[in-house]
Amino acid sequence: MPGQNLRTRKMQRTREDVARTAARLFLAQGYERTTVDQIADAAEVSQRTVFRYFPAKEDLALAPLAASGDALVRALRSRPEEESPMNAMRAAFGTVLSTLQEGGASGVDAPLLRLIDRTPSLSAELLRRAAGLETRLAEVIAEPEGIHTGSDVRPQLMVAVFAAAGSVAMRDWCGKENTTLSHIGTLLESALDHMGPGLFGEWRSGSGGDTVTSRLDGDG
Amino acid sequence: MPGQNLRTRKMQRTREDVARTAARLFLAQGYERTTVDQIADAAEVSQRTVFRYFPAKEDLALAPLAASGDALVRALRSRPEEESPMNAMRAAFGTVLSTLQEGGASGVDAPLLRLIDRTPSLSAELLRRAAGLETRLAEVIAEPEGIHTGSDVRPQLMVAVFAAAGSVAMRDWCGKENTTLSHIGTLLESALDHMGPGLFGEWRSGSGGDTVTSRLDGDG
DNA sequence: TGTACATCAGTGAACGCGCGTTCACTGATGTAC
DNA sequence: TGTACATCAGTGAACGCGCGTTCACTGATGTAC
Repeated sequence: MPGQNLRTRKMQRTREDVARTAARLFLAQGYERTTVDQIADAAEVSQRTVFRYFPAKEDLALAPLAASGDALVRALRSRPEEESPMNAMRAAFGTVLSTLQEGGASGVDAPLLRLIDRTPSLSAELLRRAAGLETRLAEVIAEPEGIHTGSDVRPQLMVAVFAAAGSVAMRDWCGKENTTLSHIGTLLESALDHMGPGLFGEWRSGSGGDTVTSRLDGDG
Repeated sequence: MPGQNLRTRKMQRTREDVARTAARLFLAQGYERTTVDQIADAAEVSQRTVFRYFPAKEDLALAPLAASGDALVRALRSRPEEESPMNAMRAAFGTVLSTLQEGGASGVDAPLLRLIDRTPSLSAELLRRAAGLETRLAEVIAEPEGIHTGSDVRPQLMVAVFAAAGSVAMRDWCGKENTTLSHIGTLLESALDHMGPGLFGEWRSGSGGDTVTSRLDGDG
C-alpha cells in the first residue's frame, strides 16, 4: 500500500475523513437527524464529494460492516479444506471478530452496532445485505465440496442457520449494556451450542434448559 | 363483521380499494416507479387519505404480509400444548399458507412476493419486520413451556432456525418460474428435513447429498 | 530538471423529485332527544 | 319520524425537507518527452 499514487492515497484519506466524520455525527445526533450536507460541511468537502465515495447515505453507516463481510468471505476461503463447513464458519467468524477488536481503525465498534440496531432503515438494509453475504459464503462452502448451490440447498441452509445463531446473538448483545465486541463471539458460540438436535424435539424433559445463557434467571 | 357501522365498513372498503389499486400499479410499473400520488389518483381518493390508512409507502406493499404475520402468531397460539415447538411452527405455517391459497382476498400471492424480492427497499423492510415477528413467535413458544425469552435463548433460536429454513426456501422459490404459493411449503419442509445433525458434521461421507432438492443436477 | 499536456478528484450551485405533513374545511354518518 | 348537534373520514392545496443528480468548471497530480 505505501507504494501507491499520491492521488490514490489522498482519495483514501478523503474517504476515511468523510466516513469518520459521518460516524461521529451519527453517533452524536442519530442517523436520521444527520443530513448529508452536515457531514459534507463537517468533513470540509462538498456534498458532491460525499456521494462520489458513498453512493447513498446508508453506505456512510454500513460501509465498515461491508468491509467486514468481505473479510469474512476471505477468512472462510482460507480455512483448511478438511475442516467441516460449520467449524470453518465458526473459525472464520472468530478471526474477523478478533481483527475488529485489535485494529480499531475498521470503524466497526459497539456504538456503531447499537446505532444500526436502533435505526430501522439501517437495520433493514443491513439485514438485506447480510442475505447477500450469505449467498457468497454458501458458494465458498460449496466449492471445495464440489457442490452446486443451485441444486443442493445444504450450503445455503448451513450458512442461514449460522446466521440465525448470529442474529439471535446480536439481538441478545444489543439488549445488554457495557458489552464489548468479543461478547458477540461468546453469545454466538453459546447459541451454536444449543443448535443440536435438542432444539427440534420436546423441551419439557429439560435437555439443557438451565445450562442456557445468562444471569437474568430468577423468574420473578 | 356484518353488524358494523356503515362508517366503519366504508373505511374498510376505502382501505381495500387503495391497497388493491396500489398492488395493481406496483405490479404493472414496479414499486419505485409508482408514486403515492398516482395511487391516490387511480384509487380516486386524495393523497392525504392514502397516508391516513398507510403511514408510509412501504406499508402499501407490505400490509398484506403483516396480516399474514399476525395470522401466523394466532395459528401458533392455537396449536395443542403437547406438540413440540418445531412441529407447532410447521403446522401453524402450513395453516396460514393454505388459507392464503384459498381465500385469494388476502392480497398475498406469488406476484407480490416476487415484487418484494426484486425491490431492495421492500426486501430490506420485510426482513426487518420478519425479525420483529420472530420475537413475537418466540414468546408464543416460550409461554406454555414456562420459559422467559430474556433468560433462555432457545425459543428465539428455534424460531430463528425455522426462519432460516424459510428464507432459504423463499430464495429458492423466487428463483423458479411458474410456481405457486404451495411450493413454498414444499420447499420449506424440504429445508427443514435437512436441518438435522447432518448439517453440522462432515458432508463428504455423503449423508444425503444426492437426495436433496431439485432437477438441475447434471453438474455441467 | 523543465515544459506541455492529460487526467481526474473535487467544487459549487442549482435543481428534480417524491415522501410525508400541515391546515382549514366539507359533508356524510352517527347520536340524542 | 324529525330536528339539532357531534363526530370524524375525506378533501385540496400548499409546503418542508433532504436525498441524490446534473452541469460546467478548477486545480492538483500524473505522465511524456
